[in-house]
Amino acid sequence: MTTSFTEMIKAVLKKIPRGRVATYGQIARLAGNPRAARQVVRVLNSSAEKDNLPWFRVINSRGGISLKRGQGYELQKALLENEGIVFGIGEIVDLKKFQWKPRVKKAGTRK
DNA sequence: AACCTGACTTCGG
DNA sequence: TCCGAAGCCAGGT
Repeated sequence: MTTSFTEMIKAVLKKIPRGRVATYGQIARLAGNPRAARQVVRVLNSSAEKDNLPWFRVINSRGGISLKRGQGYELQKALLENEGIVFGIGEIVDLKKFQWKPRVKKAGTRK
């Protein structure tokens, strides 16, 4: 099939549930290439608006917003807080609590 | 086809 | 724990 990496990334992005966040690396991993974090950025820049992707739910590995002040930082933070995400000391999100943990489809995952 | 770029991540000091 | 350097990758020029 013609499933490009970009398509995979978009698909993953669309799955991030409201009230949760995901890291660039995590998305890349879920899309099939653990080291393609930078490609995630590319996709967001090129198709976020166009494809209604929840770009604001994507943050860096430290749990912080990568955008700069005056360049979307404020907006992203506001959107996340609006969904219940909490920013603690250092404007950092507690990934332990808010990171999206998708169910991996594999035998034994049943509960 | 080579070179550049980026909302990253990891590693070493 | 903090900071800088190096590594990485695919799409655009």
